[in-house]
Amino acid sequence: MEIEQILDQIYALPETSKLKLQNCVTEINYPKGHLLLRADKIETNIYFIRKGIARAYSNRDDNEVTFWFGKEGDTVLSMKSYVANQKGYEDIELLEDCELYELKSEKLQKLFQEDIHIANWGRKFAEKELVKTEERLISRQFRTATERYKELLIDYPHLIQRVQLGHIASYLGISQVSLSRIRADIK
Amino acid sequence: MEIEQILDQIYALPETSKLKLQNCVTEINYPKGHLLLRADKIETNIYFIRKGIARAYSNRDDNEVTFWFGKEGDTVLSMKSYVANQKGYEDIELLEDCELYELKSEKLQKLFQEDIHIANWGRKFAEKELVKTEERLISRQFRTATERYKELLIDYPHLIQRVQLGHIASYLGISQVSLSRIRADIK
DNA sequence: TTTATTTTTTAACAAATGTAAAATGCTCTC
DNA sequence: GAGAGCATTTTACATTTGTTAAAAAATAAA
Repeated sequence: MEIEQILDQIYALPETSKLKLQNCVTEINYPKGHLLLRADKIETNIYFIRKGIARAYSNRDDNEVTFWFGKEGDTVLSMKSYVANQKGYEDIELLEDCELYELKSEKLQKLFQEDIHIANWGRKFAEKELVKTEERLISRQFRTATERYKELLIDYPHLIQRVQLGHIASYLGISQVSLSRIRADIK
Repeated sequence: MEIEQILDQIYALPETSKLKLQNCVTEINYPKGHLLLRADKIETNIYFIRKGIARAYSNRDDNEVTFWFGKEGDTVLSMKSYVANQKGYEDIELLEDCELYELKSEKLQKLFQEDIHIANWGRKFAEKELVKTEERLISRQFRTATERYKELLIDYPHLIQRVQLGHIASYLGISQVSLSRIRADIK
């Protein structure tokens, strides 16, 4: 997906504003395994995945807990860094070679003060992230691990082949043995 | 807390913008038990709790699951309604007599188009809700029910006396019997 | 205060989940 | 294609959690 379309989908902008916003974006590629965002740094930029998949994880008593997967079209950011200029929770690792758009926050913040359309774009951006994050919370609160595993299979059909089951198990909040049992049951 | 302070804390506004925004707000009181937001309706307004406590819950196979508590100073809204004009997940019930500020979304949306400062206020509002929602997700993903119960005791010290333990158990994602065991262990 | 009603805790058992270790399957290299 | 190195599944067992029902405690009503 092209950057213009991604930005437009968040909030339609008049031509001049659109150009100003696109000026904050650069294309960038990284190889599989690259750490795009690091939990120990303040990461204020926003990325959009043009191609590839990624995961966010956090270290909890010497083992990793995965709590997000991202695929083509998804947004990558450290919310706490972007919003509050503080360290976030996540390391974000690319699970395969990725093509990304990088939106520089510094430039963006300036535009928020200058251009009402871009300010509203930023508002809509945050609002849409808010709804997505709520959906993640609802999924965690209301659905069983089995339901969430099936959900994952549907939403990310290619993920299973590329991600270790240990990561998926931690995402679901269960042990890898339990996930194996779920997989055996589903068949 | 006064409304001026609540609004200012989200994002500082110049005087004229502040007055315009305050014009969208009215004070309103409701008794204990009142349903402030309903899951079967589109609820676009935003409320701020001036005094009292509330909870959000959803009906899941004929029993209620609580997934949010709100206290003095907290924001009440249906994210999906406010952002996407769709029905949300939650019924929101007042757990005691409440004094609220009601921010009318219809008026607010107009101001977003007219006043860049208010557009940025709306951006910051969504961003702060985003960080709060992420924090709820992180808490659910990383912490045990026991840890989250202790967290709740600290963050909402008066809640326990006013909320049935069944609601708290569903909030923690465990049965009421398990919560009783946790409470017995902690002593 | 006594009674009735609701809420919380406890008990007993069944079911689900975790842990550790062994077995199986898969991939890659030589 | 044999073997090394991982990833995944399976097994066996211990622990935790849920369910149901009953007892105890707390709250409200008479």
